[in-house]
Amino acid sequence: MALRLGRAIYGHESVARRFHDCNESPFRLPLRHTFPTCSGVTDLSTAVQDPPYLAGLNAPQRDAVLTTDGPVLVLAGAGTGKTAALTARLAHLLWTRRAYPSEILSVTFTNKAAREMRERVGRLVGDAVEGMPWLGTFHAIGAKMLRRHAELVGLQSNFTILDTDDQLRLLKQLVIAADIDEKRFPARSLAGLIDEWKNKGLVPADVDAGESERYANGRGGELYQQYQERLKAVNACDFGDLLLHVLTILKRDRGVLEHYQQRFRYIMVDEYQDTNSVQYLWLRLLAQERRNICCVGDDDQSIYSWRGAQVENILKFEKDFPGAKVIRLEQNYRSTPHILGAASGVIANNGGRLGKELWTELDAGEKVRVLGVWDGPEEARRVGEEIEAAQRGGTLLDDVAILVRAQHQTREFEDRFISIGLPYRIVGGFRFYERAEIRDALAYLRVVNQPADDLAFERIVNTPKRGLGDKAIAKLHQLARAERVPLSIAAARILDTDELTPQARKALGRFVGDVARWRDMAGDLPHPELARQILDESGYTAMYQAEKSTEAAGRLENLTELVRAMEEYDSLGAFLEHVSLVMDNEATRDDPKVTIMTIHAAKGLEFDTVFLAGWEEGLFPSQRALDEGGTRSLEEERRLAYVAITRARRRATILHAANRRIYGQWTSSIPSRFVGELPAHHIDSETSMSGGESLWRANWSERADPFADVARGTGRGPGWQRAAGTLGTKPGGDWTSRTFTREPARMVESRASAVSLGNKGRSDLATGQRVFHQKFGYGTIAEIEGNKLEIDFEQAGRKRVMDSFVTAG
DNA sequence: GTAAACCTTTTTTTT
DNA sequence: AAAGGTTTAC
Repeated sequence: MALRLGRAIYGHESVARRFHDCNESPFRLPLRHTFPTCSGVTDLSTAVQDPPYLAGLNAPQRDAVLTTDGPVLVLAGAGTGKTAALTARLAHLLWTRRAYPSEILSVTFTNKAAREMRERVGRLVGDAVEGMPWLGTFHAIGAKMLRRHAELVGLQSNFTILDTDDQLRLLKQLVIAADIDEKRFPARSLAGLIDEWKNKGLVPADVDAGESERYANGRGGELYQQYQERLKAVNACDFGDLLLHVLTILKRDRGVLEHYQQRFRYIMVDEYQDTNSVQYLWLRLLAQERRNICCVGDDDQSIYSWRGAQVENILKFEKDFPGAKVIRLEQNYRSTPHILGAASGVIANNGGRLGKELWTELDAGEKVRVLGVWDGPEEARRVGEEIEAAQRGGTLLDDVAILVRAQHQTREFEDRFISIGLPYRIVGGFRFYERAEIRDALAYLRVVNQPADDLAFERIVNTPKRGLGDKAIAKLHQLARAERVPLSIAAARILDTDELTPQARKALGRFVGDVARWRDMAGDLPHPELARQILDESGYTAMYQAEKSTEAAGRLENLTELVRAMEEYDSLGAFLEHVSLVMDNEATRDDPKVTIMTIHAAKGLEFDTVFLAGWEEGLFPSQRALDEGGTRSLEEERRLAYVAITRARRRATILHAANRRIYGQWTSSIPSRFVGELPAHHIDSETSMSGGESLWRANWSERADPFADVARGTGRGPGWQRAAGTLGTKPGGDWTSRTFTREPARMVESRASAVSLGNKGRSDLATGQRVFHQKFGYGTIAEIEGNKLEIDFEQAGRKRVMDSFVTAG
């Protein structure tokens, strides 16, 4: 069907191509309204002949698709067929020739969403989708616009897009140059601040004294200014600039603004609840003229406020665009009533919602299971067992996901799944392009591609080791700054001086010569071949070849993979653009695997069977949210819980562990408050510890605020000290052993404090005591500092060891 | 200039 | 516990 539709519109592929390429098509107007049944009618449910893209849509969805003109806000709850409606709408605009593919601006937040949209539209309209240059993430579209108008903000169009790593290195240099104590005012926090400003749409001049005060006693604004100047000097910009620069251009240059206002006949925005201020301002400018803007979102799924997202944007849409039509999608096609009920029960605890009633026609299905386990490893073990059982029952691994709050939780599962041989895939986390070897290789390419890229130059000038150390680099910097030229130019010039030691000069000379040669080669060599040669001639590959570890072998493999990935792009520039924006090596879909990922990464996805791990106070909701953001961020955590539950189609299992290792310390924790918010009739509770209904629940109901007492989930605060104090600890320190899990006798003891046991301390140790250590043998305790011991070993001398590694001897 | 030892910090979440 | 940064030893 897809093919036929594509042909029907464009007749021939080459014709379609021509359309995409021309900026202003002369045919536009006469071609419109070719399908009178579709225009101006808002409800086609009774129409005799539906266009194919309307098949299977419900009434509000159709409404969303067919209301093409004027501002539209679609409030789409989880699993209500939002993407289906959005893609159908796109297809409709194309089908009825209201716009050419190149005249529709369609923005998403994640690359994943953009990719999916492209695929689904492709299925509906065929090849026409290839002519949709303006379908992508905010950042990708921003980059595209910025490359066209770079000179308006003092950049060249081949500017480099810096990632957070480069950004931080640059800032660090500035902070040090400004003689600011980096210990007291970390560059990291400056980076965060600048990011925040950029998300708000503030250029350095907009940063007032009060804002500026937030870093280094009021020097924040000054450093922001310097940072922007540095970026310009190295012809680079960061993520925030992709949007902020474009906004600046649109505000400053009427011609450019009008061009885009004319060009984008229709604008569609996915996940509108996650737009931040720059994005909002940007959209509003572009949509102002034609007002054909359709935003789709769900205030209950707003989970990016830490990135500057303003849920308010969705709440004030009607004010921004008077006369806006609001459409609600409330029929859920994804989850069973129990899952939906559980999710609704949790989210109902939030205030200030727009409010939606989700309903479904599906059968009740299984209740949501709540599983209490002893500790992290047991959690992973249980999930592994459950998955294997489900597998025997016919569930495919691709239909199973484990969702976690924070990236580090994935490790526990990874360890377990490796040992039982369960195939898994971790989404996000250490991404391909973030690996050191890949970043090094890319730095080489960047230096060749863009001579002004000082950050890339610095990264590789002494990698592999060429004997160019701090001193040589400092001299280089000095010269570069004095002559106001990029490092690569300064490098060539410094060779004519006697600034450097003869050795250094020789090494640098070779490097400079190499780079020059590579730049020459760039013209006539296909870029993957160029990359191969660079890696070879620079000695980079040799560096890892010399190292005979399995790790090095893996790195070499990654480099090969990198070169292979390059083949799919037309030019080196296109490839580098892809890398900086996508940071994702297209998922190699192969064997079925369980997916492990963060809840954030799971937004917009769905799975048959979902495990939600680590629902404990301090972990989820996260400690940081509890400490810093007040109600606001607690509610965001709750929305996160809502998103998590609603990923499940048929089966959802929520887990919480009584003990977990945090920063290498065993810490006990209580179940998340969100567990308590799950409506009882939608869940089945079970605990692997003795006593059926878990202890916390009994204890909880007796108190007004069960959390008031539990200082911090992390076990550092007075809460655990108090608990540990009243409780005492077990000699031998086997609190964490697995056999302990089902042993009732000790559970009684834990009931005494019920809420928090704290980490195990050692009451059996004292200074002067003789102890035994596995590795160091016998020794005498010289000092005790928390759980760390200073011990004079008879053989090994004085060492600091953790108390858990010694036994009284 | 480099490598090894030692200390400190870290854990949200993403483009 | 692990990674990162810093100091120290060669």
